[in-house]
Amino acid sequence: MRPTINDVSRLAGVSIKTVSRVLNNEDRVSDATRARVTAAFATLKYRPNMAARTLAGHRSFQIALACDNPSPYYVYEMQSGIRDRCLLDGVRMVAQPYDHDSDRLIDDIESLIDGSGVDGLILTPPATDYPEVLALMARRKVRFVRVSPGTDLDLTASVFIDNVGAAAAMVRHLLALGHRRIGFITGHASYATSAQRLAGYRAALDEAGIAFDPLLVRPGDYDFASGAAATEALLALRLPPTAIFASNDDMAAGALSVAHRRGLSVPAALSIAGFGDDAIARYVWPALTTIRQPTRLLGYTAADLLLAPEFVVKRIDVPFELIRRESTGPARSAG
Amino acid sequence: MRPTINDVSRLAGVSIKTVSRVLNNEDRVSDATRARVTAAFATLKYRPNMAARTLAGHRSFQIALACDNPSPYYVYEMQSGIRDRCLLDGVRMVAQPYDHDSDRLIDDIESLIDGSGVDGLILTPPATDYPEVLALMARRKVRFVRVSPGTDLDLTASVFIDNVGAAAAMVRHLLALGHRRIGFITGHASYATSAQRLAGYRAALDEAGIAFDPLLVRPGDYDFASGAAATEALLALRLPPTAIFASNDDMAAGALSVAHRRGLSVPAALSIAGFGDDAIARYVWPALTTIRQPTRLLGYTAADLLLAPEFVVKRIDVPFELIRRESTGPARSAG
DNA sequence: TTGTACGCGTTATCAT
DNA sequence: ATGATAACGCGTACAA
Repeated sequence: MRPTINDVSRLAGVSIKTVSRVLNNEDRVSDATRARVTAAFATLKYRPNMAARTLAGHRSFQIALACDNPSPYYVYEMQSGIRDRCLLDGVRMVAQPYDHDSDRLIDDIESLIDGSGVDGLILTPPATDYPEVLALMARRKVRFVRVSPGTDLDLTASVFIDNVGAAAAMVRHLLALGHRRIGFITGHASYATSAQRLAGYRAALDEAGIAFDPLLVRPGDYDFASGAAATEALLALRLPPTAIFASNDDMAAGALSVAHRRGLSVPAALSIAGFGDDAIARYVWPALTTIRQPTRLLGYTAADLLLAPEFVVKRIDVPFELIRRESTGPARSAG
Repeated sequence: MRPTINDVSRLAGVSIKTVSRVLNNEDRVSDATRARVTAAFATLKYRPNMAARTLAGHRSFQIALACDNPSPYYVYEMQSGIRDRCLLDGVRMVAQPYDHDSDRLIDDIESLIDGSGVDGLILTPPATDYPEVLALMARRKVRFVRVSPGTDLDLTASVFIDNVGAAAAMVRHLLALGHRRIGFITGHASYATSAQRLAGYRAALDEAGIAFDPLLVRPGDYDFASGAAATEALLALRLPPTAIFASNDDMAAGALSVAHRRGLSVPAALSIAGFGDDAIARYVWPALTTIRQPTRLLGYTAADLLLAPEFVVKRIDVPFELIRRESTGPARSAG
């Protein structure tokens, strides 16, 4: 049988309450007793029963990551960062993928709260901006942190990068390479980051005194296929762009595949820039210019906020990083 | 307050035991009572307290996926398949990444069993073949299913594809394209699949009467960088291969990046074949020939075995698929 | 077919 | 600083 607190208390010659105190790092325990109990833990290889702790203590030592799924890499990096942080506090992270246009979204999240009895929740877009979700969290009084929220930044604790600034930096980089016609592939309309990145694109063009051309902006939805389709459309223009900025790495990969199929030597003929966690870009094309969105750090920091003993509403702005790889200016029209 | 069984029993006018019976789909309940209880569930929006069920019933309605991490895509696909299957039974999947050369591996798994009190476990390579892990499972009497085990296939329930056959099919494909010098990048030595895939490669060469050349085999460890390094080495040979078969998609991506950096027009000058879940290949290079290892299906099937009420030792062989895309024979020496 | 009473392992209350 | 005892919500012999 697995040892219980009772077994430990008998071995250490104290009451179960004292054992519980040691287990929970409470104060009022003499050093001598604490030592005896700790020793008993070790000799019995005691491991607390989580179900019992949860039932009696109204806490589960679990937090959840509710994550939508445009890019497996994004999810992976986010999960890793959060899990690493949780490990430090002996908390388990449970991953809860969700589908942003599922009509069971609210139900899924509520059943997560009840089912796992999680102590807190980390939300990624676009659920971060759904009023029903925010209402649910308020109603259930669950601690939560939002990653890259698009609205009401001050409403709750949240973590984000400067999407506008990052996109502008990327466009400035392309401009510095000599590009004047820069295509832009947007993200999914449900994501606030899509609009933010587009705003950065426009801001940088304005700075440079380049007129905004709506034809150069094509809709995408953060996946490979939409990136490829948007690229086809851009390259079919009468005056095609010499560079394309895709709003995330997955779509940049799609753009590259099209460029390649068409025999365009990238990046000589076409600069393609991605905006993501750099993981996919690493696989796809060493010469790709990328804004590194530090997904893992975002995850880590979100967990940090959530696990803080004094859980207060805070905003954390995580710095982004512009990664320039070898790439050249426009060589010829990319049509 | 959240409603409890007590509240439900009061509303339905029955005892808590009867409510419990309905909750657990037990037999001896009259249809009328069952209906009343079900109605009470609905009006109260009752959700069972998992901690209490676990504590009293000695089951957690959770299974774990212990997964090592050569390729994020593999992990992602595996998780998705298992989660889909679990949903059907109202079971939660908890993901437990592990590091195959961590010395805390056994401890991690045991704390998973104790901590989450999981009802079952799905193991992926290489822990599937670690004697200490198998001993632990036996000692703790935990249900488990192995994915792609390399040894003792009959020891436990397990799910796999025919790695030898798949690798041979791939090589036959490359041979049919006219290739005679085919490079091979192995997987990590800890994984049994590495040896199996190499065996398939050799078998196909034997069939074709082509002598095995050890120089054409380079070690890799299932990640992008090692695939790139191995490719550099292969292309530096006095007689370089005209085709390269990488033991998974991540390494194939690495191979492609090197070919590209060298200005080789793939696949005109060099055929590169991958062996994986096809996800990375889709991103990297549409013309890549790939063995589709149906990872999601593997996961789904593994969960199927684990969740079956009558849990018996079974082996399930999942079919693989050879995906041929447009690709040409060797055009010139790829050096 | 249905109900009663106890136990699961821990935390919390209120003593001492 | 420490201990006795009552919750926590549900499953399960056992009884009816």
